[in-house]
Amino acid sequence: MKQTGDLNLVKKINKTIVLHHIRTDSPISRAKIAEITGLTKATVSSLVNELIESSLAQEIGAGESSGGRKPMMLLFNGTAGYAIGVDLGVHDMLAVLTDLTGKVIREKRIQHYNESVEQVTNLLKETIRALIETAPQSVYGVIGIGLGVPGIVDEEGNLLFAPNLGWENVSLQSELEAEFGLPVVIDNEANAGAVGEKQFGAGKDTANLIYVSIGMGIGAGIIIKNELYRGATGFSGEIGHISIQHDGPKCRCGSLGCWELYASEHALLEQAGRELGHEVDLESLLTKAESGDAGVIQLFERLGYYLGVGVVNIINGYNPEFIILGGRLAGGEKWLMKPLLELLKKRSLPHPRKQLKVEFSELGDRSTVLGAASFAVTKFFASTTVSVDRS
Amino acid sequence: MKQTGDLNLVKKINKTIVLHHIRTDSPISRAKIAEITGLTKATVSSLVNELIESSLAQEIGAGESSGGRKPMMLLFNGTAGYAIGVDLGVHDMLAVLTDLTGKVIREKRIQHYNESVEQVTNLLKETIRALIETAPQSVYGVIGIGLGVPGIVDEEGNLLFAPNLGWENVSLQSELEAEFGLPVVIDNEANAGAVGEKQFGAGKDTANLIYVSIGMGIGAGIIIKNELYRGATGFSGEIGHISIQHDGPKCRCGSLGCWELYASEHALLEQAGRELGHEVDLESLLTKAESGDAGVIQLFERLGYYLGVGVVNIINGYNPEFIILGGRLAGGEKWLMKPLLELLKKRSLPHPRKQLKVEFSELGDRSTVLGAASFAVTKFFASTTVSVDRS
DNA sequence: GAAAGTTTGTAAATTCATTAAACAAACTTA
DNA sequence: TAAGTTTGTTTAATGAATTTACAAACTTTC
Repeated sequence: MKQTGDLNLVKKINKTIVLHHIRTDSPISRAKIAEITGLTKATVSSLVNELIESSLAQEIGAGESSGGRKPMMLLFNGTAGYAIGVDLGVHDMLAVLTDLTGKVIREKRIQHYNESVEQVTNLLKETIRALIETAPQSVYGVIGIGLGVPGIVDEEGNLLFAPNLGWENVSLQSELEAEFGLPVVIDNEANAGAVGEKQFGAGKDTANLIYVSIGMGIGAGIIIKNELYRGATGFSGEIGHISIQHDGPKCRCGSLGCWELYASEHALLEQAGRELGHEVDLESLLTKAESGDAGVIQLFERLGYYLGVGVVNIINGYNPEFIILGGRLAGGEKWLMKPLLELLKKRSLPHPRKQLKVEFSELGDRSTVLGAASFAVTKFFASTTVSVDRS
Repeated sequence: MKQTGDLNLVKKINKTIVLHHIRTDSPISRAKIAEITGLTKATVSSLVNELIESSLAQEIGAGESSGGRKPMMLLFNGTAGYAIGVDLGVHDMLAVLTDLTGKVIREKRIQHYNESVEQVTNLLKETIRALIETAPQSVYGVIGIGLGVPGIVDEEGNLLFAPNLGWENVSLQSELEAEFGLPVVIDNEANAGAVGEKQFGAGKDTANLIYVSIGMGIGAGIIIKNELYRGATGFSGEIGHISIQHDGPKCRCGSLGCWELYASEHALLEQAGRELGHEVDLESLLTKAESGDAGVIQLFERLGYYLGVGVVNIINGYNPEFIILGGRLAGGEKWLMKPLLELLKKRSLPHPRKQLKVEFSELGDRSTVLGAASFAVTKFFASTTVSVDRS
């Protein structure tokens, strides 16, 4: 109920709609946009010309005629600007430079040993600066920076709590904005991953999906009606701390029997270590399973079971159409999927389950970084063409 | 991305905003509305006059001057029309006639023995008809019917599945619309309850709340940013079937260890029956606890513990500001609340917990019926002044 | 190959809700 | 009583969309 309506709003709405179609349905003609949207040809023409003026759209020549004058086809100009996306991990960071369509232009992977907040943020700044410097010449230049982090972020972009990094109350957004003079968006890595999958991955055609990020812990990004749902106060999706055993072992969050104690990468490694009598890493477990080690395969299958237990809870609680499982554990898909699907079949309610798909990510470890870059692009368009949020 | 912008949209937006302020901040003057909204006095004046024309607002005389001409105070005209709300329970129904502000004009409580779908719907129709006939004369008459039902409802108002009623695939909405020629809205009783609490109960000032309805089963209505969240396909909130013990007893939903097996009214009665050696009802248990029966009190405390387990899951998964516990179990608040709060304190994550409140409903068994009536009112306004939904 | 019909995109005139500016009425304060 | 304030209306201007008309560029048909 904040935003009132005026002519400016109308124009922004329509311009956003027109741009949206040029971005997603291209190549497309003015006439076709008019037909799809219900706007008149005159209106579309005027808005398209403004978009061309501002370099966001371009004409690429005549298309096929269907019995009359040939249409002039329009394309979104993805190279009018560039965005930075970063996936800040516990021991590494993945950073990309993308164009406005999300196409990766350059990519950097850096290891770090998580020495101190200052050292890591310095490394982060260096990485970002290096990418900015490689950006091609363009109308708008680098338009912003998006960041996915393994922790809880508030609406002002402060990283409130990142247990696995050991960080607390870091004003990352304002620090980066001051450093680069660019708009910065920061969000939880699972949220960024969900957006990445929605925009570029298996979730492209789904309005409601949940991305479950399985790493040291378990997090989830929830997309409802094509929009990221952030919960009440901006930090939601701590789904790893839903208890699946009310009197189970104690979790560092204070609760007992949390899902991530059973179904995370960390849980797998710990269990494997106990059974094998020595420390192991995920890669060696995958190799062993591949070579037919029955004990290790059983470990994966057990993990698949526990993954399923939590996924059933998600289904019953959130009722999504599509669940995408991401994180490095995706490598064990072969052994995880069967027990997981069996459990779902047995345990989830019939009605919500009907149209549900469960898959492992096809973007691999890039969902988060792509989602992060897409945050920056979205913010850029919001500031120029803007669809105003109403409630 | 469906709705395009035009002058009509602008007017609808602004008219809705103006009406909103007249509904919530009344008595209020035109000048004050202009000041709050940022609209010009001319615009507000014009819109207010149209609202008066259509009987939704009225002038009630001059207010206090603050150093100039006295303002003409405006009031929402709650008696321009009336709405019907019904809470269809398993063995009873509660139906009300309210005015457009939600004030209850008349109320009917009917027992039924759930004989057959036809018999119960006939009783439902009779009850509604009786209430419609008692509606006072008004400009718009009875503007619609809202219904809360103990089951899963799709977007077309079909009751897909109501285990405790034993109903399946009943086209209630179309049947009632045909019968009365009025708009009908049907939703899950927990969703209706959540809206009721949000509009008229303890949740009035909270944008994000969850209403947990504890009855034979457990359901939840989720309100995010002042709007009901219905999940992907329209039926969410089956939160009673989130498992709190992955290898627990089998639930009729197919899963194991569902929350409602531990924390529902049904669970309490069953447990009590086992321990006491004979069947009991909730009233007698409350009486016994009141008179100091240690065994029964312990039963309630144990239930409080299990309620807490599920509430922690809700907190970690949805991150609401306010959790309202409703249903007949509210009578045991005295013994339930302490173990519940203790558990929350121990087990929920520090960040989400910060600004959280947990309370029992103050509307008692009326949250659902009031929410249902409010559905009808909302639909009425959506069809006349309409704030257009965009995505 | 000419005539007829289609499709695309632009141009001109019209519509209409908002804004801005001016103002009259009603009231308080000095 | 005069000066200043506040309220709410009136009038003119703004600007984005629509409607209608039309020219240009095609395809189809005879």
